[in-house]
Amino acid sequence: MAQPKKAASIWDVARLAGVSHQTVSRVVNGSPRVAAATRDKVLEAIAELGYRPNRLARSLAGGAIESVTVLAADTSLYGPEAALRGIEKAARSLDWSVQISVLDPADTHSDADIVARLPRAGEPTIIMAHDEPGMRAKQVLLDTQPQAMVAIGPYTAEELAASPWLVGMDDGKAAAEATRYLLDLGHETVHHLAIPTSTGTFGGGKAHRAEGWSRTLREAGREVPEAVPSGWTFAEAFKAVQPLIADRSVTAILCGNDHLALATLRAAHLAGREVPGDLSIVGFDNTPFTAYTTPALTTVNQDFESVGRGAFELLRHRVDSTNPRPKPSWPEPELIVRETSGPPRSRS
Amino acid sequence: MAQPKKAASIWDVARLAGVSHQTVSRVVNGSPRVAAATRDKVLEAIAELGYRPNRLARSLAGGAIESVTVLAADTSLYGPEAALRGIEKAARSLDWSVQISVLDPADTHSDADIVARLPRAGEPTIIMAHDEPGMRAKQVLLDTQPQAMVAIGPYTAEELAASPWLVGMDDGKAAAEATRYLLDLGHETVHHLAIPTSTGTFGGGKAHRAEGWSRTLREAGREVPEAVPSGWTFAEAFKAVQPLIADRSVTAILCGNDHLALATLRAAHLAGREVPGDLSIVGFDNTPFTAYTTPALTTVNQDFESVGRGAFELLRHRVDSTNPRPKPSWPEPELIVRETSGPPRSRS
DNA sequence: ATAACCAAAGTGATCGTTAACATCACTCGG
DNA sequence: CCGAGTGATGTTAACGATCACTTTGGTTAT
Repeated sequence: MAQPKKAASIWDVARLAGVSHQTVSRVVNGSPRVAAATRDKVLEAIAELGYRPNRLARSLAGGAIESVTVLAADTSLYGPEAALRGIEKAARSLDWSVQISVLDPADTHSDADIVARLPRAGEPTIIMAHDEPGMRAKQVLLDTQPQAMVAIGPYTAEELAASPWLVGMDDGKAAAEATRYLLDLGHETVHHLAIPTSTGTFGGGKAHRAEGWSRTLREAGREVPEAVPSGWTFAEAFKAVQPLIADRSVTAILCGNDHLALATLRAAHLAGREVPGDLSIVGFDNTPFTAYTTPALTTVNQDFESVGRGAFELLRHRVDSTNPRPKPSWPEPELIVRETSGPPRSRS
Repeated sequence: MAQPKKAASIWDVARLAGVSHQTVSRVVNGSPRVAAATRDKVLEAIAELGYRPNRLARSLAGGAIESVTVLAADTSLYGPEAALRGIEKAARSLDWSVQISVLDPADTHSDADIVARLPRAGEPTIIMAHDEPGMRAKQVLLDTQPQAMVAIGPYTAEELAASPWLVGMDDGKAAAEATRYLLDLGHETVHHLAIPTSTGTFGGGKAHRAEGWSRTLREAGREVPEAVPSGWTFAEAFKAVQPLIADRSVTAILCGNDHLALATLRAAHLAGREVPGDLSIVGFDNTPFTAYTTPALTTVNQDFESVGRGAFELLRHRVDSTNPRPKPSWPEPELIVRETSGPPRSRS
């Protein structure tokens, strides 16, 4: 019925069931110290009134927090989007609520500004720290309320093991694998179109994808070309990649993510360079569209949803250490070979 | 400072400033009935303690709600993602918080289950009602708490004007425009690969994209082919579109969204049909990747972020009618002609 | 001079819930 | 038959804020 009548409170239930409000609370929270008959009476009253506990009051009264705030800068990328989905699913299955707050790099955020996004001080928070605004937010929260924070981002296995507040995949290793694959195909060297966070050191983080790439080249005794820095958007990538496309000696490009790879593919096509004949392109993340481009993109699959779930579990552990600390156990990154990679055309 | 000390409350501020907690409340809420000197003392104390009002306590005490819950089934599509961003921006600028809850069609949701997602009864809610789970949630909430709900989805101008809780774009009109464009290019008729909500009537909603398409064909006196139903994923679309690709008499396909269009493009390529020579393909939504596929997709641009903003404004009006009712005033859908559309090859 | 008025600040109730403690009726061992 | 222990409830006090009153002085009108 569409009546905007006020929601029933624990007192209404208590009155109807003929018990004290505290007894209702016990029933709702599954305390064992309630007689079966009383419990039934209460449950009946709850059903009749359609009573649902008020989350706000519950946490106000010192109960569990049961709410996570996710801070993210760019939810249009597949990675953050999938991780958010993972967090939400994990959270919902435990009846936590998820708040989201988008960090707009356009706003000039003071540090206080970032903290102010949390609905309450000390609010449990997960940060998508794969880009500059995210890294910055991570740092701010790390200084302010470290115990209630978890960051998701690209880190090496050692970093992940050392930091009790990090969750992520080993991007360096994945990049190494992709680079290795291209070298094995016979490419002299591999060039790299890098996402912003990979070009420098942000918030103390290292350039993991770029690092794995250059390390592999070095280990193979190859020349390590300068990484080409790109922005996050298709347009920026398209512009940034032009020199690599124009340079006929470039036979393989490892791209920092699939958006950059698609822009590279487009640029190659417009410049008349055949893919993978003239040029091999490998992306990163296995964004859904990659399987349906023409040619279909070779890329590295990442199980972001698992990472999101892992982040949530870790957060629960950190907020309340009676919860088990999850071991980082999502699937390893996996190279998916499709149609944009192949051996270089032999120079005859 | 990494001290996990408890957050300051209004009482702590009051004690430090040497006033009552109510006076602090007045300062915080900008009441004019406070002496300048007192206000300064309080502000100083606030700054010193780093005090931030507790949202939970605030809304518990009967203050404004200042929180929206967004219900969405699929946040991986560009439309919902962009709309969510619009909502979040609008909400944050007014200091509201945004909760998100993903409707997983895999879970069998009872109606009560949907209501239970709201953190409190009567919680202001925005529903992304462009797909089946969304439509269903819309219906459930419409029956339960209509006054605190707004739905975003595809509706005709008349529907939008008639329903005080609807926000959306005129998909039918946009589809008509795209169809008209293809006919004007010289195509005999236009086929339609339809998103799930367009194939039937869901929750009382009509099949707007399909409807605009068929109406235009009818008005032009053309044969109206059966619309081909597809699922939301690339894989489903790829499979569903095969008969259209195989049929050489098909020269133009209007796709229900850009994902379907990309899958169609891929299928056409694999079948050796040239685009746009043999086949014109038009998508829907102007998802960012569409400008960078090869060939680049012709599509219909939609300003989802504005729609999201509009939904939030409308919600504010409905929750508290002293807020102005926003007029639906986002930009009209706009056809973006790129490379997948052209005149049919003349049959000589 | 006194009532009336007003701005500024304080007091106490309230929101819905949980935590801590108090109470009460039994049962049981000695 | 008494005191201790226990299981099932009730009572009271937070939690952090707002709201509706009340109090306190100082002006102003009569």
